[in-house]
Amino acid sequence: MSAIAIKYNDEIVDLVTAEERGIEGEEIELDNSPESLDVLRHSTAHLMAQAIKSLYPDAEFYVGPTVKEGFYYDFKTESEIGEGDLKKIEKQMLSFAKKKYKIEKYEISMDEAKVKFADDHLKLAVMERIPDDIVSIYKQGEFEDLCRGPHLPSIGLIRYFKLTKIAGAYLGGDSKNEMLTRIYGIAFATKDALKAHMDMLAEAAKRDHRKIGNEMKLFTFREEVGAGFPIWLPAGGRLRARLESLLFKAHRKRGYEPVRGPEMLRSDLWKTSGHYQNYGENMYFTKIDDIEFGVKPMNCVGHIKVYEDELHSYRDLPIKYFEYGVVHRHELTGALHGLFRVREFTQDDAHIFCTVDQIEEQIIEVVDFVDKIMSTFNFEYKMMISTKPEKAVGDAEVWEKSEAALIAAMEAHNLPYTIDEGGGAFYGPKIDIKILDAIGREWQCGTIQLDNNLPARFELEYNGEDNEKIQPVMIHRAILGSFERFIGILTEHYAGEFPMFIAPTQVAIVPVAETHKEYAKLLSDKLIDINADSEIYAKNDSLNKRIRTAEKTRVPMIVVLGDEEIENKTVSIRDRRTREQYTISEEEFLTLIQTKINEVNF
RNA sequence: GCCGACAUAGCUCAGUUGGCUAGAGCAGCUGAUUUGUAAUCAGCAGGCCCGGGGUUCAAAUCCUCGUGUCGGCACCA
Repeated sequence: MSAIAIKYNDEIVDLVTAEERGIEGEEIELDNSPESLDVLRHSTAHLMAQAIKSLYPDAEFYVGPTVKEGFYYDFKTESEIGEGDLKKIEKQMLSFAKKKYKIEKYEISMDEAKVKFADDHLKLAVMERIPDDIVSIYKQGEFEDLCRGPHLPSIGLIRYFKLTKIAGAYLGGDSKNEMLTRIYGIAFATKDALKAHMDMLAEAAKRDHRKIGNEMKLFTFREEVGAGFPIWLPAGGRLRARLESLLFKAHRKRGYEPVRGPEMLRSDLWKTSGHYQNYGENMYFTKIDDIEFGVKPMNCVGHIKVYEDELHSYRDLPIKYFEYGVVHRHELTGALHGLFRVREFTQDDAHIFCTVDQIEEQIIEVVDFVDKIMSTFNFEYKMMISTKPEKAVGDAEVWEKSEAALIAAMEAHNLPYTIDEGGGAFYGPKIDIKILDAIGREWQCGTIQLDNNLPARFELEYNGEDNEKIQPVMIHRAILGSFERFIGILTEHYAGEFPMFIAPTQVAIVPVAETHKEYAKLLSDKLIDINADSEIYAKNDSLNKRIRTAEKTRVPMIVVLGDEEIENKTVSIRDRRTREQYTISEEEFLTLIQTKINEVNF
């Protein structure tokens, strides 16, 4: 196989450019390496543009870069293009690829380029952003495009690709601008790699929590209830209750006190906190007796009111309040997505009030808490420090100090992190925890936010050693983020095959015949005594059918009870997780279930 | 919010260019059967075809305005 590009001083340079510049370097072949795929996908984007231009001659093109999941091209045409047209475009791409046009390159001045693309207002917009005087043009057959490359030597090399979705996208990523059509695609060097990718997408679709949530009857949404308001069904309710109770204990062990603030508070308080000014458009308000109330979008204000209920001494700090706080945020309709983005959700929220000196240890303690929970669910995770955003309250100095404190805590404990400039909350910088699920997707869940602003705005204080009034630091933190989102992620992570300790039902009991029902009930009661939920499948169906029905609920364990079991005081187990079948004594069985339920080390 | 697609029974889906009483499988109910590890058989019931408005002799089907869902964009305290 011959080279498609070279690597010159860490730069990927295509063959035409290398020849033009008279340089040599390590050869890059057409394979599935990241460098190679990047070139391939970029050229595939051009091939797609070529096909679109031939099918829709009025099309104007903006940019067509490669992204993590392939490539896209943004363009505009008067014709209506829908999902059904993707096949047509693919076909056209293949027919161009068969012609094996060489991809040629030449350079012209910016002024010449502006004349050349004078009738394409999108290309002109692209050129506005390029500072250079000379630009390069890539040409394949009749099609020419302004581009910096690198590209394949020929479009004949493009064989294994697929157009995946069509969508709208704002010009330049700015919602003030016009909207263009965007088509996404993916390309690989080999057929197998393309197939593996498509299989992976199918696997992700199978794990979709909305699909599994419906199948397992965990939760639902209803049009008449309103968009973004989840309804928890019994199975989901049981799962959630288990998670809540495990987490409750974990908080108590770490010295958190359960508290609870009201669902709505007077608007004046949201003005003090700054939420009214910064996020008012996303809050729900109501007016009663001429007093305006805002439904809480966060729990901090309630916890501040708890703090204010008594005077505090430096000896009391840190003070940690936690609450499974229900919050409402009016998300834009287009942002709603299953349990991942909803308008009402419950945060595992806590606020730590501490002294400046305690910041580091408190942050480390929370990070450790996060680690315990994430490892229990077999999640790997990354941490990211987010700094001051555009919309922010408080002065620059406070911000700098807070950001420095977060970085210092991470550095002091050699914890790896990255920085997200401008990603902080409006009242303080934060550490975000991003978890990686079973199929390698990233999710943002927990967050640790350092806040000097709300304590100042609410004039919080404690008495210091010399009886002076000192302002405490407030740390906002959530580990799961919200129960909704986290359960959605868990569902996809486990593909609905939840571990025993959070599964909606621990055991399905299938009595062989009518006469065994009584024993099944006795066993079910014993399971309740060890905090395990079970369900008896005693309907008038065949044994096979009932086992099938039980399997379809994804219950971790099925036990079959018949004459043999009753006689020997045993249970016949069908373990869905290990796919094994075996018989053990009833006593051993109960111990086994108990062990599996306690397999948690929060 | 923006671009595009979609909405038929509890669930998953059929339903031709507008034209008979809107169909199927699963789930549900009633019987028969009493089962040893992934679907026993038969019968019954189940629908304001998302909601308003309109076009038409005639609308699940066409138009329009909502609502909701999906794919992205933008947003995410």
